[in-house]
Amino acid sequence: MGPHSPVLIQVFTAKELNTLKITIFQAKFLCIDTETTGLDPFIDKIRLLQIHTSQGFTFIIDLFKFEETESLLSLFENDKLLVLFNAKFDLKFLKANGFKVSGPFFDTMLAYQLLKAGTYPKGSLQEVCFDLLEIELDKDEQVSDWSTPDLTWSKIDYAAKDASILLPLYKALRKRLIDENLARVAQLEFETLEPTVEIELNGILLDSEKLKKLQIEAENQIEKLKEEITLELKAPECNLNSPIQVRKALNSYGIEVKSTSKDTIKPLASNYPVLAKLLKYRKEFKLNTSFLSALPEHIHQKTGRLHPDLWQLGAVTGRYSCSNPNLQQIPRESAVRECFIAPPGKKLVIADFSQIELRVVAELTGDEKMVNAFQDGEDLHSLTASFVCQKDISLVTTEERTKAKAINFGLTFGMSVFSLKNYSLINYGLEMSWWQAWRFHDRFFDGYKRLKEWHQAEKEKMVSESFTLSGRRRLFPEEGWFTARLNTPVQGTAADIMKKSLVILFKRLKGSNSKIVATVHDEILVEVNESETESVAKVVENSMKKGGEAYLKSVPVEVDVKIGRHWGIK
DNA sequence: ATTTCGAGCGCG
DNA sequence: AAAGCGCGCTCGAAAT
Repeated sequence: MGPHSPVLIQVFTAKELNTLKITIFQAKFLCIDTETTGLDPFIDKIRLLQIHTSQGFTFIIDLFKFEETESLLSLFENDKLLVLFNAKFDLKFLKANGFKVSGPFFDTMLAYQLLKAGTYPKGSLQEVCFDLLEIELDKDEQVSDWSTPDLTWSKIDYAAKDASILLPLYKALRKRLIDENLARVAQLEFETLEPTVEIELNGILLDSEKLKKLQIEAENQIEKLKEEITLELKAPECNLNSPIQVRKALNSYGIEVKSTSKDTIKPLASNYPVLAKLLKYRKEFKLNTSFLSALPEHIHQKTGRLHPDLWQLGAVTGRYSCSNPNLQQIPRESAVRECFIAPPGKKLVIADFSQIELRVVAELTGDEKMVNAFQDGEDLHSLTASFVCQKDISLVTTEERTKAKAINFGLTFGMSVFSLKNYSLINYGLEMSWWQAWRFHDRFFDGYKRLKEWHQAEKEKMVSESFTLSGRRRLFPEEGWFTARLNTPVQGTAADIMKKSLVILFKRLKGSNSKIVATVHDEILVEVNESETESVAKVVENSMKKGGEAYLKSVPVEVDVKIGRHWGIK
């Protein structure tokens, strides 16, 4: 037994439960962990609930033995700080089982990821404990069978340790977050936990029949294209999904290409119909394998809905990542998005920020022209067009605006003149000389003076870190990384804004029938009772504006709101 | 036989 | 003067 040998109390009786309640009442904070029989909160069961209190007591409740679950549900219905590791996992199980858990939270995993953002791949509990406390943690029992009638002492001991280790971890992380000025962004992440958990539990409904029809259509088309292409190339055995085989076939056909990538093929497609067909084939194949036939596999057997995994700090910039399935890459073409629906009697409120990243750029750089344009409700792409075409904004044509829009983004984030030249050709068939590309580039930056200064400043920076407006930090492994340095605070601040918006919205919707069912970078989907759509739409819009205004002080925030039976609504 | 890797491509 | 950024999924090919 080490110096911290904790007092371990197994809760079996009403008397022991009472002791637990009194201890909780007197505690400053609680460290919590659960052991479950699996990973699915709708199917698997919580076996153990471990509570390590700030006084140093560890309580263990075997939920298979302790029958009066009802009396436990309000255990955390107080304002005690709850300390966890990967809180989302435990919170999903606790909420799915009726526990009232609303925080405040301190997630040691998120805290560690904030500290290490940009440097570390993941950070399991073992790694974090070793890194911060120099303690070797044994995790063998984690994947063992937690459904046996009686639990071995080894298991009990392991479970107790998992909870008690959170206490020194919390203290170490808390200090480092404060010392490294990351307490504010940590607070944001911790507040975002509950909305994130709810989104995962809510899930979203899929129209399987419609999806099936689309899938059959796609499969037919893929077959047809495959036949036509291999026939034309005189390569019946060629696997069109193999870049190597396709390249060989194209070469024998007389098209000399070094790569079969889209960027290589697209400029040649107008001369070779077979290349246009190949691009079409790839698009349909991707559509079918990645979405049409894959999505139904993720429908939950119990809820009948999709419950994608959201990772709060999945991206180094602070954005969410999403998987199983990745809702963030569902094709925009409405046919697919139309398959994401609201159940009978409900509708979807779909709200997205308008040009949020460019607004963040305006705020960060303080570029007068950009800020003024947004303040006056002017169109930024037309403004850009007016610079590069050297004409008054009122005289800019639709075509000029479209072209400006295409490159606004690229140049803002450090696209090279070389790429500008290529990009215009590939995506707009816009033949551009070196001289024209340079002139385009120069006029753009002459128009946006502070943007130019920002680029110069970032280019010269030797420091190995970058910050967003919430104080979120990304560490860079070395100097350089010019374009990443430009992008990170912008993408990251947009993520700050989204998370703040979710927190505000979640609070306002709490207790209502409306449910947040998805979020995609700058977009929020809410499932709402039909009769309440108009009022809830206002709440969503207002919450997102408030979220934006928390960080953008000189640039207005705009939100577009749509209401429909499905996600494909225009 | 099984795993890793890279190409390619969907999204914001 | 051959990198605009950030992801996850699927496939074939290479590596084990």
